[in-house]
Amino acid sequence: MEQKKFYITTPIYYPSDKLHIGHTYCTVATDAMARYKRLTGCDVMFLTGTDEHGQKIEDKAKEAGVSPKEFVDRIVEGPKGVKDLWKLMNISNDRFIRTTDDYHMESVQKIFKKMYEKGDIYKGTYKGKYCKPCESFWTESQLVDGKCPDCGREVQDAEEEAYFFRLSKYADRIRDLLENTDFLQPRSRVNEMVKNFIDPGLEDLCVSRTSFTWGIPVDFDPGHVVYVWVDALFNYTTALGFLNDKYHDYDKYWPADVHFVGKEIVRFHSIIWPAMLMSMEMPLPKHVFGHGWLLLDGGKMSKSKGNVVDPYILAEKFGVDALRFFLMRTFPFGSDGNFSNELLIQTINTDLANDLGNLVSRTTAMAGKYFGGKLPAGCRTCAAPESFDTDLIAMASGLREKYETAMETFAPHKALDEVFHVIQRANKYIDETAPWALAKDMDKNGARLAHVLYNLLETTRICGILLSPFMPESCDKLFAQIGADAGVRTWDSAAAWGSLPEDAAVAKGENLFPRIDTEKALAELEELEAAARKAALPAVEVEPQLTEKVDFDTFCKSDFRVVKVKSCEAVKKSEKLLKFILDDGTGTDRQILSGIHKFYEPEDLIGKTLVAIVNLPPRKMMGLESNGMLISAVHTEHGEEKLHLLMVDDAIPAGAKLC
RNA sequence: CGCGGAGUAGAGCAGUUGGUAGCUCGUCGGGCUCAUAACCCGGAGGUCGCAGGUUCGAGUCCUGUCUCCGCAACCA
Repeated sequence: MEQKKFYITTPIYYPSDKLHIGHTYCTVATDAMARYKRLTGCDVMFLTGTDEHGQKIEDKAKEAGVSPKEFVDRIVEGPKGVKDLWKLMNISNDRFIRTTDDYHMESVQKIFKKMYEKGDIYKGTYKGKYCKPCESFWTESQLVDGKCPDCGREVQDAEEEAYFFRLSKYADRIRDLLENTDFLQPRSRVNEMVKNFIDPGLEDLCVSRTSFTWGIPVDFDPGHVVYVWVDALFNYTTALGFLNDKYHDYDKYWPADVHFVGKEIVRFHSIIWPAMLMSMEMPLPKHVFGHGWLLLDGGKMSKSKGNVVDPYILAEKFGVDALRFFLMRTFPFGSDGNFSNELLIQTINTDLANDLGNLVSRTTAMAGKYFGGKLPAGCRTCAAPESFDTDLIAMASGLREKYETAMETFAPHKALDEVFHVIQRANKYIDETAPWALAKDMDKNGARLAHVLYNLLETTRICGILLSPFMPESCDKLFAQIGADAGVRTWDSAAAWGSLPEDAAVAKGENLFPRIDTEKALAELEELEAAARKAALPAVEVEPQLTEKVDFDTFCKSDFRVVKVKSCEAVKKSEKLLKFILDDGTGTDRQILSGIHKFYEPEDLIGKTLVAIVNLPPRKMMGLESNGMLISAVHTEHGEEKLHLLMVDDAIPAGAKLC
C-alpha cells in the first residue's frame, strides 16, 4: 500500500520583531498535527519560515543602522531568534524557508513573469496618499484623521506606476470555493470573507512597488519590486522546489493538505492565494484553517500595549512540554482564548501534575512496591472482571478513535479532552479497586492485584501514545517508566488493548510534572517579565545635544571650581537630599545641597574631590541654604536613571578653576 | 443600519445536527492513604445578556434589542 502524504504549513512569520506566544501557539499546533500524522504513518512534510521583505523591515533596519539582510539575519538566525525559538519548543519542521533565500527569489521572478505573460498581471497606476517627509504611501483607510499615521502631517494625492493582479477575474470561482466546499475552516470564517470582501466586489490587487527597494526585483522592469503577495504566498510551493532546483518534492507533496494560519491572514489565504493558484493553473490546497488569537486581559497582545508574552520565559520556567500542552489543551483551536499565567499554572497542576503525573507515579510505585517492578505472568487476563474493569478497558480501547476524529477535524483541544477523560477514569479505577487493600493478602489477591496494575499500565501506555504529538519528551519518559518499548508506542498499538508485555519492566522515575507553587511562581514570573521589559529598553540613552549655541562670554560667566568634601550627611526628613560642607579654597566653608541620595551614601563621599559651579544664586531647600551645584554626569540605562558625580584627581587643590 | 465574534453558577470556559445545563478553579461535607498535601464521592451555587416568536420541547432555530471585543490591505 502506498504511504499517505501529508503536507502542512505554518504561516511564514514577519521578522520585524521578536516572536511572541501567539506565533508559538500557531507553530506548536502545526507541530502537534505534523507529529500526529507521522504517528499514524503518513509521509509528512512540515514547513515553516519567515517572510522577510517589505517596507517595514527596510525601515526598521535603517533605524537600527544595519542593512535589511543583517537585520533579518539577526532576528531569524541570531540568539533567541526565530530558529532558536522553534528549537527550544521542539518543533519538528522538515524545512525552513526564508523569502530572501536565492532559490525562492528566483522562483518568484518566474512566477511573476508567467502571470504577466498570461495577462493576469498588468501594469497600471496605484493611487494613494503620500507623506513626503516619511516617503511613504498610505491608503485612505490607513490615515488617522486624514493625516499620516506615522508623523501626523498632511498627506497629498499621489500615484505610482505598479503592477496589478486580476483578482476580480477569479471572484466567482473563489466564492464557489468558499461557499460550497470545506476549503476554509472553521466554517464561521466563510461568512466573514464572503460578506466583507467578495460581496462588495473584489478589486484587482497591487502586486509591485517602486516606493521601496527591499524586495524581489521584477526582472523585466527595473525599479519595481514584487510586493508581498506573490513573494510570500508562493513560499508554500517554492519550498518544495516549484520552478527551482533547490528541492524536488513539488509533485510529491503539492497540493498542501492544510495551511494553519491566524485569523488575521485568513483573507490572504482563502481569497488571494487560491486566485493566484488558479491563475497559475496549479492545484489548490485542500484546507485553510484560521485559528483564533490568544488575548491578554480580553484585548489583543501588542507591542504598543507592552503586554506581549515571552515564550522563552514560560518555557524555561515551566518546561517546553508543559507549555505546548497548555496551549493546545486550554483554548478551542478555532476561537480566541484568554491567556494568563494563572491559567497556565492551573492547567499544569491540574492536568499534568495531579491527574497524569500522579497517575503514573502511583501506578509505577505500586508495581514496584508489590511486585518489584515486574508483574507476574497471567496479569493480562482476569477470569471474573468487575464492571469497572470492563468500563476502564472499554474507554481506553475506544480512545484512539475519538482522538482521531477530533484531530482530523483540527480540534486538538477536543482530542486532549478525550485523553484526560480516560486519565481521570483511571484515577477513579484505583479508588474502586483499592490495590493497597488487595496487597494485604497477596496469597489470596495477588493475581487480582497484578491484573489491576496491568490495566493501569496499559491505560497509561495508550494515553502516552496519544499525548506524544503534544509532549514528545515527557511521553518518552513516561514510556520508560512503564516499560513500554518502541514496539508498543505505535499508532496501531494504541487501539490494541493488551499490547504491553506482561513482563514489562516498570521503574518509578522522577516525577514527570512537578506541582507548581502558584503564588511563588506568579511572583517570580512577574519579576522575570519586568526584567525582560527592562532589557528590551535601550541599554544606554543620553540626552540629545542642544542645538542652540551659547556665546563664549556667557559661558565664561559660569564659575566652575574644584571642591573637597569636608563633610556630607543626609538631610533629615528628605529622601533625596544630601548636605555637603565643602572646601572651595577660599578658607570659608561652602554649603551645597544635592538631590543624589538615591545614588550615593553620604559617608562614601567624604574626602572626595568634586566639581561645583559656585556662582549660582543661593537657594533654599528644606529650610537649608545651598550655594552652588555639584556637577554630575547623567544617563539612562534600560529605562533607569543613572548619575555619577564628577570626581577628579585628589592631587588638584581645592579652589582650582575650570576653564 | 460596514463586517464578524462574544455575552452560560463567585472566576475562567465547554456545550456538532433543538430533548433532563456541563468542565476547571474556588467553596462546604465525606471517603481513602498507593501517589506529586495528590486521588475518589457528594452538596451548595445558573430564570444560559434582555424581549418576543417557531415547536410537544430552545443555551441550541427565527426576529428585535442592549453591552463588550475584534477586523476594515500584510500584528499568529
